Amino acid sequence: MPVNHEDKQFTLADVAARANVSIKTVSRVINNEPYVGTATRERVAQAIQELNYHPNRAARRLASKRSHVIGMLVPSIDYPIFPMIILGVEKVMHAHNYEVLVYNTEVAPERTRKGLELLEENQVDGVMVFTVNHISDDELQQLISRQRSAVLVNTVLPGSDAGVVRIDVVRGIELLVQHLLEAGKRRIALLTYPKINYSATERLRGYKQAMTRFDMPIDDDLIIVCEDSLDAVYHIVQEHLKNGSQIDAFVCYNDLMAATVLKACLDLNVPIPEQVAVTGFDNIPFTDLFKCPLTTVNIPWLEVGISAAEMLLSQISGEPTTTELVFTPELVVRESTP
Amino acid sequence: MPVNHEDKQFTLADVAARANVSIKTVSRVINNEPYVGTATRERVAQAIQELNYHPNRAARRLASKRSHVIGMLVPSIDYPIFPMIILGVEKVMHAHNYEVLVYNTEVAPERTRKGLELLEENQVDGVMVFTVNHISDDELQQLISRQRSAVLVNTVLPGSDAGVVRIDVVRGIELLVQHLLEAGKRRIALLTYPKINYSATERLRGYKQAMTRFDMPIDDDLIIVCEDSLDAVYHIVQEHLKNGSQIDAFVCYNDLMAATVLKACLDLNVPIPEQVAVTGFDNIPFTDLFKCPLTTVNIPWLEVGISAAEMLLSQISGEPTTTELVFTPELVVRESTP
DNA sequence: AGAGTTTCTGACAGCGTTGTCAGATAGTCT
DNA sequence: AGACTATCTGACAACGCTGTCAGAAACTCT
Repeated sequence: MPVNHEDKQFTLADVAARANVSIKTVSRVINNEPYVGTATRERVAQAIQELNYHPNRAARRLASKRSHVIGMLVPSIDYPIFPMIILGVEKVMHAHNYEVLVYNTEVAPERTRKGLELLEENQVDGVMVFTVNHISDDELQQLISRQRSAVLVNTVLPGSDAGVVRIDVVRGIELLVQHLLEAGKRRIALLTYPKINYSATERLRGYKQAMTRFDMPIDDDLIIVCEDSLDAVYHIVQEHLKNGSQIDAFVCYNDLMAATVLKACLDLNVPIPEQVAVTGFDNIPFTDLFKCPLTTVNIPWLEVGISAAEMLLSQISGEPTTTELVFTPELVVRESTP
Repeated sequence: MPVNHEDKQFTLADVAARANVSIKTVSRVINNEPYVGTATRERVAQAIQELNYHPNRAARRLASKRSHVIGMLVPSIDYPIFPMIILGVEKVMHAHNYEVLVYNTEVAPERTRKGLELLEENQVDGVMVFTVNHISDDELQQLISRQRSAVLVNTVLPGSDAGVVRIDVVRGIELLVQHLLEAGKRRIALLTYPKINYSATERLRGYKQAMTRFDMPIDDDLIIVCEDSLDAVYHIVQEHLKNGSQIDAFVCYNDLMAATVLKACLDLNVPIPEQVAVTGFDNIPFTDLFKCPLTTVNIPWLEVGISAAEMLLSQISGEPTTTELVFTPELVVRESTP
């Protein structure tokens, strides 16, 4: 049973009638436009108060072509970095009287397409798109180009005029590999997912680059591409451990994967970090409280959200704007590495 | 710089012209209404395809008075249970062609008011409101009554016709206290926040009820109300430990607080669970991986979201509906208790 | 005082849909 | 055949706002 039936929504006309002015004058007051006498303005303001009038956004959108809404396409809201980023974005957007519509794609390409379509139908003034999977550059470009403005986070799209905010993933992985090498580890494995996106390719690139720089051979057996499920991660790690593999360090795709690797090791009583070291990526909350506190890289996610939001806002307002912003990860050493 | 300027948004009129029918017929096809000949229907469908037409939601909302959007007012998106609930809600809503607008209140009452106002301006078909702080029942009732329909989660509002989905917090705390008593703990403290809401009052009620049931005295010194900040939690716990308090168990407000308590204990080398036991509430991810895996109660958050969404949908469609749904927590014993 | 300028106000036409109603066409029954 | 009903289609008025433009009032300048 609906809650409300009683007090109808008042309209500009109602307010206008009560204040004895035209609807346009009321509209002026509401939008803080000039050219309204102070007396009139006050009379209108009071009428608005008395009726507890709220503008109808749908009508506004229809008439003005601007929605004052931006959309965010996030791959998985249940991975903690996204709530942090959302927090940053909301902070900026709400301060500028914008609303934020969040779409969760669950990393599925068809959900990405659907999400962008829905955002388009909502006439959002701009979109923020995070790491996208299994969508070609061409298609992404085409999807993006239908939007009024766009900022990509952790995705690069050559030749697009969309803004980009990204993490220097290569540098992050380098930091971790270097740290492991300095700690004496020699058989360092990269554990990653078969995703076709910036995050995955850059991790691989960072790994290879670091190994090369430090004169280590690149052994393909040490590049482990694991099905995108934590169960799979758990099993693949245990298999390697049981089969007496020589791996002495796992550089993981992210902290969530690293947590699972930790679990797999601890369940087999493999001493960490002595026999096997483990590193994560992202520095999500609680990793410091783990049974074996996780060595990882930190990224200021809140600031990432804030910057992306500001970039999007200046795109929307047509200001000239930096088109690329790069955040550099920072090594956080804890007990999962020597 | 905006991305898009090129291809304009097509309208019903464009499609109608191309298919040689009236706009109303196109509208019928789009909304799957009857009374359109199969031949016409096909011609229209093709025109829609060719133009890649997308309906304008603002116009639709304005004309139909239904937005097909629901709003969620969550207190803090960065606490992991909320992403889980959102996931459940989105799942149901997207399946029914509804969109979900999420507002983050940061537990501030003025943000709650602002959020509901914004949702109202967006003509949402319904709202889902989570634990609200420092807003009187009367005001909440008034805020809610302006919405077309509403479901409250973990908030009770006597006399309201809004639906309610809630957790049996009292039972949850009872389970924890009982478990601690059976494990031999005698000086069991309740550590809670000075919030004025369902979550806080029910925790207190559960604690008192359990203590009474098991013939334990209720010592006011054991009811510790701590300022709402993790720093404050950390310090208050360490003070108690250093001052040689007799507390041998902390029943915490939630898992996040419990994690902080664990940290405070471990940093002082207080043996857990031997000297002090710690329990949480919510069973958020990773608590099982903690240095000292957390005893807590589990609640099926995804299902909570799903149920709340279904309840809201049936309210919106005017079906008769259950007005209250209660989820019972389930004890999860780990190593932070004996 | 008259002309020009600035400030204020309102009529009215969209914006792109849906809802109402009436008209046209085809099918069925006596 | 005539009267119904069922099926299909379209004109046109909302919906509640903003944008455009024109007119009235007040102020400034010569």
